[in-house]
Amino acid sequence: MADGKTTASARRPSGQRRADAQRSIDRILDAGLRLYTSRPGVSVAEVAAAAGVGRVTLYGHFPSRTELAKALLERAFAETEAAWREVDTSGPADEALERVLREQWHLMERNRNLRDNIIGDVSPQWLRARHDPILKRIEDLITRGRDDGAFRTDLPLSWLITALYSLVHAASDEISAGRLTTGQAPDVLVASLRSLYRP
Amino acid sequence: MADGKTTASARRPSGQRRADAQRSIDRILDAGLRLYTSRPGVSVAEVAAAAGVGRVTLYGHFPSRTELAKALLERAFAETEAAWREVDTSGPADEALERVLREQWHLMERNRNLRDNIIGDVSPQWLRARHDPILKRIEDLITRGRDDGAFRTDLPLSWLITALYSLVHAASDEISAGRLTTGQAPDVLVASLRSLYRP
DNA sequence: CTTAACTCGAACATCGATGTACGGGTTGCC
DNA sequence: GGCAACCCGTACATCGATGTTCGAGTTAAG
Repeated sequence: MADGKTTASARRPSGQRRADAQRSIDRILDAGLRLYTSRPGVSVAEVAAAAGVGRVTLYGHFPSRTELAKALLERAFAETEAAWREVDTSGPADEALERVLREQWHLMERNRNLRDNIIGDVSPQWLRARHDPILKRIEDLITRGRDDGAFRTDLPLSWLITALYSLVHAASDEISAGRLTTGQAPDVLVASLRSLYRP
Repeated sequence: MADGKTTASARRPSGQRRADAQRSIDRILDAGLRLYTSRPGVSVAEVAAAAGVGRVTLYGHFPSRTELAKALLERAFAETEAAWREVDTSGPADEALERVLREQWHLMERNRNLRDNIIGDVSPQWLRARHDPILKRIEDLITRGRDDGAFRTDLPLSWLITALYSLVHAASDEISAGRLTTGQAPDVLVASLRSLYRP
């Protein structure tokens, strides 16, 4: 409830978590990510089993299904934020956007699937609050490109962002369906967005 | 099981259905469409209530949740097929594609949402079998455009189709989110696809 | 008008998922 | 070595959804 930090799991008085407890948490989170990114409607029991952990143990760390989902998302968002900090967004906006796409498109793909399949397990408000800062970085980049004349201005800014996410998602699906390889995907994606964004 | 025709509902010996029964079926289908297109995870009880019909009555016509879902999809597919037959797909492929989009994009939007929210209620094989013929029409049109030089050939055909569906879906979401009006949507969509498909 | 089709609500059986409680065994940590 | 933290399986209570059954009332259609 009032943990201050992220989500759950009562620590011990020392303030530290024991090593085996941390290992369990990691395994649960890993298994949870694997399951949630592959399909919707995952049950807590399934996650526990896939993590090689008792169901009760899982509940010991994550008091409810919702808290587990939140922890999963929190971790993914942190990863994405970290990846953003490592990519060079200076220079012409179109080239910067291409760098962003190439460097972290697979990350976006994974998180997008996660986001889709986890909807309904967390409140929309919570999701929005955590997702908006990430969205904003892309928005800023595209806005800069429009001011510089690198990107078209005849379509709404919100549409350009949505189209980007939509195509990233689509590319991810195409890989799952075997109609696109991991190697082709970034090229196809970049070529498509170039055409779509050019004035 | 072996109905021969579509799904369920034992008719009377005369082979005809009574008028009030048909009315119930229609109301159930209407309510089901309304619910399923608005969100996933709809329950049979909800559909019955929204249709103003007893839950038992619903089960009398659709023996299971799956059969109801199939009937809903069947009806949507039939509508789409009918709409295809009424649009002129002759002439230059790019203009034909634009006509298709403008005339039935809202239909595609509705069916797309239905398709998304109903996944898991019918077997993937069944869905594929019914959806492929519709997909094929678009595929043929795009193929023709590529042969004529109207559409680009540097990206896989499957990707062009996926991108189209993806953007239609995205446009539908944007309307739900209030970031696009029903009036703007077709224009935005057509402009985007023109850019994306041009060689 | 008469019959068969249709509708309804209430009740029941089943199932799977969520979350909690108990009690006995391991294992990290000082 | 000893304590507390941690793990485990089992069992239990609850909840919501799915289908089915029963019996009685209503309504279309010949």
